Amino acid sequence: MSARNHKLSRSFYSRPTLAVAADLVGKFLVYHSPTGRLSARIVEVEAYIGRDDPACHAARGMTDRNAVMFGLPGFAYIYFIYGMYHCLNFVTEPEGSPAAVLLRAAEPQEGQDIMTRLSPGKSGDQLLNGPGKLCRSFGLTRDQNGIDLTGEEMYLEDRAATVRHVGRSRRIGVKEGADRQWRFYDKDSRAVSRINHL
DNA sequence: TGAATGATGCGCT
DNA sequence: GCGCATCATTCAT
Repeated sequence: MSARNHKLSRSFYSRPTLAVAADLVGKFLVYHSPTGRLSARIVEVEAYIGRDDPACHAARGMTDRNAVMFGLPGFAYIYFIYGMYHCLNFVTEPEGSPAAVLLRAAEPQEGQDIMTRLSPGKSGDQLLNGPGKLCRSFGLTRDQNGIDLTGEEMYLEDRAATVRHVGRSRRIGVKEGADRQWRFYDKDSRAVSRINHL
């Protein structure tokens, strides 16, 4: 592994969730899917932090669904929502401290042909500009829930790509806890899910 | 350009 | 039953 292509370690995810979320903008997601290697540059994320965050799935205790969030950091938490979509999260903070960062949007890099096959009619910046679309274009379902992000199947990379301006706003689609400015995004990317969101 | 809405299934009260 | 960390489509402004 070169210094310029560095896989993020468990210690990266083990930190406070807001720090992890801010640092994730500009990092690269790599997934060795059954049909080929996919990668994308992260441009939008949201933090969901523990029992005191009413919008966090862990707010009302551990269940079968959210158990991964209560475990070690650096694992993928994937859930099913609205009867037809999935959302991908990265578990943060030490074991027993349930928190995660939701991956909301990214810019396609490798494997765009595969992504288009999974999301017919979409291409370029339209493939990954939303949490549901991102999982669809990557072929991610609950079958991939609990993947260790320090392994080989799926991981994040720091490729030393620069992000000029990281914007911050309220989270999208949440009712309770909407006042918290826990969404981070690349102001210069055209792949963010919403451009003007307070 | 933004608001409203239907699709669709699962987890929780 | 109800609500949901969504999306595409439709309709209004």
